[in-house]
Formats: sequence, structure tokens, C-alpha cells
Amino acid sequence: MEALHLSNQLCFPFYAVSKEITKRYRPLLEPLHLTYPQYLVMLVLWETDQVSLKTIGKRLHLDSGTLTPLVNKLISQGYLEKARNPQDERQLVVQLTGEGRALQKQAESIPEQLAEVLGLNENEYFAYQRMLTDLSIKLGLTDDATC
Amino acid sequence: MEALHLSNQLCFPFYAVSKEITKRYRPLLEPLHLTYPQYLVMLVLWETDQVSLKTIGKRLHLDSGTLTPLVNKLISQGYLEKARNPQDERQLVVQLTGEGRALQKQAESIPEQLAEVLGLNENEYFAYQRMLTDLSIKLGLTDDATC
DNA sequence: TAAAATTAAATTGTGTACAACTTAATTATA
DNA sequence: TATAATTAAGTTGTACACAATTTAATTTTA
Repeated sequence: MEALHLSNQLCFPFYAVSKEITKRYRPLLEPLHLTYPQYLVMLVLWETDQVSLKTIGKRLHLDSGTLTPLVNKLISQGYLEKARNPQDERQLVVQLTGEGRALQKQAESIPEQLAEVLGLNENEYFAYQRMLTDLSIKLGLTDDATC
Repeated sequence: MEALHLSNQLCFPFYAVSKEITKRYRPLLEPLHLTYPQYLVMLVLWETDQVSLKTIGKRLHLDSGTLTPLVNKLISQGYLEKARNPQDERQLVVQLTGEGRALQKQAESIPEQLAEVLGLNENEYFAYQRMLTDLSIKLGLTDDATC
């Protein structure tokens, strides 16, 4: 077996599929004026409002170099606002505006629409999800059952 | 089930795992002075030398906006050189230099090293590869058995 | 065969990613 | 408790990724 052939790589299909998924999100997220990473930040805040940048970064595996401009964009769009944590002025606390919270309703059908555009039925969806979550745990990206 | 929870997304673990894999390639590729996308271009050329930019793009699912500067970087590093196809002057033909070809030897152990840093045994490696390749075909990224 | 359509690269602009560094606030420790 | 170490954001620089546009070469077609 030719280890250096593209067809024998594990990681190339990962890279290609991941980019393709992001591409298929694009038209679904466009009406919400969100990119995929911006959508991920909104998911975190819809789940728990008022979170520090650090915490968002931990959940999404993104650092401040990526998150600072991304959150600033969401603020300029009116979806988020920021404040400092009075207990620790280093921390930036990010929270939803009314508009940001309202956006959640519009986003509700996105997971379902995505499964549709990926052409996956429920069984396939959950099989892939389980496998990816297992690998995610194996790689140390997910350290507990709640994340 | 809360469809908008991060933990219930299929695509987030994909995104996170894909980024993590790229991160784990970094120290393996650093001695070769290659980034992961640059390594992919080298893989294509090690497999078949003298390929047009268009063809590289088709195999890697990348467009000229990404590939033009990337190939220029590899040229400035002395790994590649470019010429025009005399039969069709629109086409840029990319080929390996002696140095670029020599690099292949140094790269030979990378797939093995990667499986190691990912902590996957042979069975797991092939199981994930099969699943990813299936999904890749399902998404229309791979249209025949040779790619 | 001249004009229109298509194609391959290159270019421009926006938005991630992330390493490395800076700044300011907090915590640990001598 | 003053100093050192740590921490959270922000900044800078490099490198993708891709949409949209431009330019030049080739192919179609009227």
C-alpha cells in the first residue's frame, strides 16, 4: 500500500468533508447573516447566556485571535453585547441582545435542514455523530459527557 | 432533544476533529517546511508529476484563489516550478524540482507518525478511513474508486 | 471566420485559524 | 506586602478558504 497516496490518507477525507459541510451550511445561515463559526458562537450563547470569551473559546476550541474579531462582528451586527466581569475585570462577558435571542427561533430548523442537504437519514446522522463524538473524546477534545 | 445544543450537532465534532488533526500534523510537517494544505499539494505531485493547477484543485477541492498563492509559496521554497502548457497556454503546469522530489523520502514516515500521534491502532485507522470515504462519496466529493 | 461563450489563472476582498507577543488585571509567593 | 507568576483579551503577522471579478486563451456558433 502506498502510504503517501491521497486515497490512502485518513485525514484528507476529514479535511474535505469538513469543508464541504461548512459549504452546505452557508446557504442555510445566509438568511441569518451568520458564517459557520459565528453560528457556533451563537449556539454557545443560546445554550447559556453571559459567557466569558475564554469559556466560548474552550467549548469551540478557538483562541482570542479568532474570537475577538468574530465576536466584534456579531456585536456590530447587533446580536451580542459585551461587558467586563466586575469580579474579574480581565474577563469579557458576552451576552445576547434581544435581536440575538430572537435569532434562535429562525435557527431552529437549521439542524434538520442540514441533515436534508447532506442527504443523511436519521440512522446515518446518529451513526456518524456517535463515531465523531467517540473520536473527539479519543483526541481529548471532549472531556465530559455534557460537552 | 435540543437540536440547537452543541453536543447534538453532527457538524461541530467534524469541524473540531478536522482542526485538531491539522494541528497534530503541524509538528510532523514542520521539519519539511510544509503546512498541511501545502503537504496535500505535494502528495498530488508525488503521485503524478506535471499536473495543471485546475487538476490539483479538482483533487483537493480548492480553487485558484487558494492554490495560486499556495503554489507560489512552494515555488519560492524551491519545491516546485511552473510552466505553461504549450497546447493550451491558459493552463499552468506545476512540476516537482529535484528538491521537491527528494522531499518525498522525508515524508514517507508521516502517515505512520500521524496514526501514532492520533492514538489510533490499525483497525481504528481503517474503520475511520472507510467511514469517511463512504461519507465523502455520499457527499459527491469522490466520484470514482481511484480518487 | 468574426463575435460570443467558455475556460484557466490570477486578483481582490472578507473571514477564519493560530502562533507569538503585548497589556492589564489578578493571584501566588518570597 | 511588594514582586513574580499567571491569566484573559487584544494585537500582529502569516496562511488558508472562498466568493466575485478580471484577464487572456481557447472553443463555439452564428
